[in-house]
Amino acid sequence: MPRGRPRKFDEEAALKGAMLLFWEKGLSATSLDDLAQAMNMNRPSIYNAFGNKDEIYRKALDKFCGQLDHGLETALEAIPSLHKGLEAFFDQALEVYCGTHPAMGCLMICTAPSEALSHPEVGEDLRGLISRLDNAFTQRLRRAQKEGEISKDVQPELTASLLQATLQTLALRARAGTSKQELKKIAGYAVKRLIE
Amino acid sequence: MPRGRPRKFDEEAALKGAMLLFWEKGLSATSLDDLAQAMNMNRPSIYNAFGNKDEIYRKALDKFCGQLDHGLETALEAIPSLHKGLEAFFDQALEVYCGTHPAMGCLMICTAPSEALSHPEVGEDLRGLISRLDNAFTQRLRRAQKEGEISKDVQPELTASLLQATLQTLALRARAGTSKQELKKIAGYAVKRLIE
DNA sequence: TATTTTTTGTACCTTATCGCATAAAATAAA
DNA sequence: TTTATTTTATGCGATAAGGTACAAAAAATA
Repeated sequence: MPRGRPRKFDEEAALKGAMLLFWEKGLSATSLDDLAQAMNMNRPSIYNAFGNKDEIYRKALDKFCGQLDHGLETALEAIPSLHKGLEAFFDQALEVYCGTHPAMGCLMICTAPSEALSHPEVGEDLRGLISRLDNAFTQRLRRAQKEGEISKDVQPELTASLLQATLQTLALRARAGTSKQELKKIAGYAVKRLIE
Repeated sequence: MPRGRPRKFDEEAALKGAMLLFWEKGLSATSLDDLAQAMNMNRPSIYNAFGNKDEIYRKALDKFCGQLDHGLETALEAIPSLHKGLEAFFDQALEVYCGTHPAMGCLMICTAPSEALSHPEVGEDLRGLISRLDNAFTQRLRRAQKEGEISKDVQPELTASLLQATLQTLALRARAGTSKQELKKIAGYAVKRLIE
């Protein structure tokens, strides 16, 4: 147990509040005052606990991506059938993308690209997520091929790219207001056509 | 010829400068001072000629989308073969997405989503582009089906969504630094797999 | 109880930002 | 030449932003 004055805030909850705000408004449009309110902290405490605005944003990105990574583990890896695994993964993603009112899509895909050029570290974060997803899809496709679930004609790397393209369009369209049912149809058709 | 003092700036060039700056930094991270420099105008003249920052941004979006619409006409509609037409369309898009250093992807897809919730008109612009592309792809696929170029098993609306997903991933990945050759492979594979 | 350690919260500083008021400048028409 | 019209360009003013100094507060330890 630490020595000094106890913290008034819950670090996890504060970061979640920051994440929600960045998710809605992006990095540049969010002020520290907004953040202070959303995190239930005052600015100096924020700075002391989490660093400056960019650092908080990147921590929020990290927290958000944890959800996606969790989906990769529990759905894509753990489910024996590739087909079912992909559908479960997209379902999980849609729960997140369409889980707020209004729907906000993906924090990374919908807010990081506009900052990626001005903030190289954010660009790195974006690249990191993209390549992790590409790799996860590719590995899973290779396994399915080895197990004979899908044709040898499927090219794992390129198919992985298109599966990620599907995930990205779900994220973007969710934020643009497309309904979850509509998006589910797109995801289902993608799985059907790309996995054959 | 108008009565008063002649304009110092070229309206078309000024808007192009604004577009480039918004393309790099997004709406919120761009200041009017940055814009004034990029447009070679002073702030009051900007305000007088183009309105406030949001309005300039939307005019830039509009100008940018004109390029995409042009690609739809010249490549997708004008080329007899759907397969070749799609490849030409994606090629044209990649020239734009990868045409700067560093590559900046698509102004709409990479910068509008983060503003879409705070600026409803921007959300409308985003929805507008998405549905125009969906419609254009769908119509073209229907025609190809009628002409017997592609199978009746292809579902035009859903395939259109996935073609647009491909375009979106090209935009996002270009901005994240993926090379044009790499992206060309993805586009080619998408056409091959989705059109069959 | 006294000391040490950590967080809090007020207040502040510097800089940036948006939008506009205003006068000078430059041209066409009267 | 005079008047009307339009743009330019300086610069104002109010506000918002990011970041930090500093003293008070709250707890553990000696």
